[in-house]
Amino acid sequence: MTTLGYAILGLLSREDLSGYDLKQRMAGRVGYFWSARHSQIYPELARLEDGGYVTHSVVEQRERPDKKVYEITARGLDDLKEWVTRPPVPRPTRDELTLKAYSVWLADREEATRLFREEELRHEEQLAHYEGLRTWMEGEWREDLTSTNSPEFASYATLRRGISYEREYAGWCRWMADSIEGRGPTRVGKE
Amino acid sequence: MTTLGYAILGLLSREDLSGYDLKQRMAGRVGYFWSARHSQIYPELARLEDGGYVTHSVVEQRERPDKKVYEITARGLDDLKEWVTRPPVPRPTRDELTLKAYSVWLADREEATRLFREEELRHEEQLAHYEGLRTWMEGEWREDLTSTNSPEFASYATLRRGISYEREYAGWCRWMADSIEGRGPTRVGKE
DNA sequence: ACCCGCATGTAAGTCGTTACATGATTCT
DNA sequence: AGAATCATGTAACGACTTACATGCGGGT
Repeated sequence: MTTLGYAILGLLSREDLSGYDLKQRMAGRVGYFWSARHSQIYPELARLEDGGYVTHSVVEQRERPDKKVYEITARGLDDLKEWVTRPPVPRPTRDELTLKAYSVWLADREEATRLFREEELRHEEQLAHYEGLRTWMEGEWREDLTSTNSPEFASYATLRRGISYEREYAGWCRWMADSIEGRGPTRVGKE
Repeated sequence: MTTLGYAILGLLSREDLSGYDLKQRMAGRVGYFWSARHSQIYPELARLEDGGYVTHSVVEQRERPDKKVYEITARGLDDLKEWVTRPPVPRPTRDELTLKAYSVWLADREEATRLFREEELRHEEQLAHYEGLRTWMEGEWREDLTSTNSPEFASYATLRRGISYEREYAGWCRWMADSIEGRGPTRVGKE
């Protein structure tokens, strides 16, 4: 079973979905740190059905094309549960911007500053978006977030990761831009 | 030109290296956020030479097999410089552990706690290793780190990214483990 | 008439991993 | 004699991206 397979099962464990629905949820990286195109999703759904992890039923719609709605099976759910707590094999982190930083000593000062300022902005925007979601969740789901065995908690947990990831990234970009610009890094909090 | 090509050029811009040397430097993720196996490096070197970005000379060694030592060309250096400040196309972040968090509501409490504790430890160990390097660099390279156009600064910059990345990741894992365990997250600093 | 959203697929190509393959020299 | 390090490659496979392909219905 591939990681994509588990990503799909993770979504289907919450609600029944069509391939198209899955595509929508995996387009943005909101909610979970994985993504896939429809060209990868459809064949994977076929494989999951082959293995008995999901089943589908055709739903006829008026004024819309028919769709195949997938449902997770008991076997799929068992496999998913087992996978959740299995330690992931550590995979090498690849980050092109950090790789660029490794050769930044060759670059033009101004152009390099611009690059890291732009990236800082990108991550701060993403952060602001996530913070908005967080506020909403903490208000709307106050009850659900008290128990860690609710899907709401799990969604909140991945969002927390998104927030700390973006904050960290934006902070590093700011430090880079400040350093290259020559102002000396602006200190915000400790490190 | 692939990102791996630029990773190789980035190393060759600092010193002449053989394919084997490159393999060593790209094995661990220390110093830069990219990695590759030798099976990918050798063909890439051939392509780079084909494109005129590098040249090689055979160095005969006593008591060791001969080796091909690669050198970056003027053209290779120009291309590398241009690439450094070109904004990277944003690629989707894939993180299996965060994906697991999305389905953690299905998991056994104890097993899930153990998973995130273990991962917290992994990242804290990596962090400690990086912090050691940082102390060494700040002592040894005090002079060089004042100018951002030194390779030492660039190495230091990627190390800073490594440090903040690992700290962020470890912190999130701790929050996860604490939350699932039921103690309620331990507050360390703000956030 | 044309584009957009819904809906589902296949094909070709790239990037990366694992495995296969060889050969020299040094250390135990 | 066998394992470990140095040194360089190729082959097979899997994951992911981009492009190709089709068709309905609704809005402009």
